[in-house]
Amino acid sequence: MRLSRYFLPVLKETPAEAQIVSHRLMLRAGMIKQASAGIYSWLPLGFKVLQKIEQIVHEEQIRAGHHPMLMPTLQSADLWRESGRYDDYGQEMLRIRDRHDRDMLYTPTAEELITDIFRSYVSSYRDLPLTMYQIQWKFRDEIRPRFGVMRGREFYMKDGYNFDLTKEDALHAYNRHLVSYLRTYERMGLQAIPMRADSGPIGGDDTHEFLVLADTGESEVFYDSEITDLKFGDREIDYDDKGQCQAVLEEFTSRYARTDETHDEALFNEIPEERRRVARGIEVGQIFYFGTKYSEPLGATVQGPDGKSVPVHMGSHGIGVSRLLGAIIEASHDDNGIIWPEGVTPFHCGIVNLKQGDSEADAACEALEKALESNGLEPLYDDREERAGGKFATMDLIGLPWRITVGPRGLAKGVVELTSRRTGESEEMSPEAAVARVAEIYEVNR
RNA sequence: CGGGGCGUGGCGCAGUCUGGUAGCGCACCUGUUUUGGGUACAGGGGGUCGUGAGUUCGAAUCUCGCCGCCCCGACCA
Repeated sequence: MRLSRYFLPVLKETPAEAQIVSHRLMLRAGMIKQASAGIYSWLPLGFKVLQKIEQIVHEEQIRAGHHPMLMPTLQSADLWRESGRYDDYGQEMLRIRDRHDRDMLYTPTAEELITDIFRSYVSSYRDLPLTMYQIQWKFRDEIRPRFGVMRGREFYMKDGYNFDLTKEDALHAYNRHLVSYLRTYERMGLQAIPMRADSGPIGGDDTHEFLVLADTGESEVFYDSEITDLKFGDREIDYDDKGQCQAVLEEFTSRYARTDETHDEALFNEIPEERRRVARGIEVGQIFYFGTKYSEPLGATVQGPDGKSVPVHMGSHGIGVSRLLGAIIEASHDDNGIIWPEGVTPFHCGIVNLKQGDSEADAACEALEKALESNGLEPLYDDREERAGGKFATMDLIGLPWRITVGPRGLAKGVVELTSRRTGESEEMSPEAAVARVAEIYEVNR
């Protein structure tokens, strides 16, 4: 992509309304524009990252055996009356009336609708287990939206729902989600720690939240420092194997890690003092097992092997896709701007032409652009009539992890410069070597 | 919803107290210059000062209403 043809409205100054670093950087990097309180337009750069994150979530859900689908954002109030949540949910639910005076709502979550789909078509235990999910816009009419996309009213969320015959099967689904979430966050370059949490309006007995440690997090968290040493890594796992999933759950939840809602001071104090940590965290996902809370009132039953009808055991599972952009930036930035992890970067590599209009520099940049593209990579070539300083500042701000700098001085020696955004380290090498190196970096991260 | 604050070219702000017909920096356009970490100079375009009413010879400025936005708190992926 040529920057001169792209739409990248970067700002030198920070808009006054932005308080936290991720919000400031998203506005300055031209990723989002506020439309109204807690509601944002996603400009091309922001949308690109949103899609990258969405893609990783899809891949990991499908890997775990879950089926993607899509449900509407506007729903009839009827189902919600049936479950009892039309009254319970309160002011946070945006209620709308259509032209026929029917009560509608903008979905804050979709347990009712998915359960209705299930009960319409599934009547035998032979169709279980079943897990379906969607990535769809949600709306929760927060009293006070803030922090940009971290606490918007409209937000993009992956929500998944499992249906199982027994509690044991449903807990396996719970564990499977935990494993898939660990993989998902790690692919985005994040460490998200599962913590025992409170179930809130979704209800249920078992629930874990996934938290990314960050000073600007909204939750206070308490944990045993040993937990941050755990990595899921690239281990192979059979998602149908109950034992394997259970073992991962135990590994990642055996140490103390709780949010303030469920914090237990006495238990916490049993950890050796030097390992006790009190910090803040950003919630980027949550998994629930809630049994028959929705299947009973909504009549989602199957016939078991014995011919008797029983309500199915369910759970629901969410990942805050739009919030993740904020969380990643909070966890990965410096004074000059964003530092994207390779897994979610909007462009794989920046190309900075230090002397636009110089025929050799222009030609070298264009050749680099083509070579990177033919390796399946997306470069962003800054071909604007800008000074070098301005181009560097823009690249640093938007956070591409790798940058190739091309100028007449280097070209005279047959080299360009490859720079890591994260470390700032530069290395001179031939253009061909730079392309090969970048291709290799992304091959490993694929 | 309780408490606090703000609304003036695209962005950041001054001007409001003490009423006199709108200004600065950045960005943008033109030209010259410059070019390895936000170049310098010259010229230029762009604002019914959130909105409605009132006071006044005269309102960005004073009064009242409304709308929007932000911050702290309770609530939340």
